[in-house]
Amino acid sequence: MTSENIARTVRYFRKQSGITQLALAQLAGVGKTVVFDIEKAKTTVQLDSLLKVLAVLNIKLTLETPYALPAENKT
Amino acid sequence: MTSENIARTVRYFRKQSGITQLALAQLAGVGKTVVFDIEKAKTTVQLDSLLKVLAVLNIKLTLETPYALPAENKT
DNA sequence: TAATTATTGCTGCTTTAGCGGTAAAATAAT
DNA sequence: ATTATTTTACCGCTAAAGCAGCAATAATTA
Repeated sequence: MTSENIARTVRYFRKQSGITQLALAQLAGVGKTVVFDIEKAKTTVQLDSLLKVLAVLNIKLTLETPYALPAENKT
Repeated sequence: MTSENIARTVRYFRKQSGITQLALAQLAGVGKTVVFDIEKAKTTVQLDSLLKVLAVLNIKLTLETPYALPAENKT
């Protein structure tokens, strides 16, 4: 998963929900610059900000590894 | 996926690979503070830095949505 | 086509992430 | 128990992220 994928996904689902970048930013509690930067695939955004935006769009972030994660380390 | 999950996962696989925070930071090309912060579940790290660290540990980041993503928006 | 709305880009400003260095706890090894 | 290593914490500094506001361009809609 690259920042380009994230950018595309965010943009697509934002469009789907019919809201503007500004509206998404406000719903997420971040500045419009953040949404703009995410959709521009900028990697400088903070995890913080990204998670807020993803949450609004109902997008979950998952980690995938070639190895299993023991139960005690899981959620 | 929360920052706590990320923290746990990073720490677990770093330990698995038998390297220190400092070594991981150097391999990822970030400062030791970044690795420390990730494992401390700080959300202030930049996507940039997080992706570098995850890459070293062979951990992939994935987005999950309740809705399908059209082919033209995929990778 | 004209008018409205959305997106992108820029600018000045404030806050802060990231950095290396150092030092103290905590943990592991001998 | 002592030593060595690792982790955590703190420090000042620099570079840059994030912000709102405005302007300009692009895209929608009437």
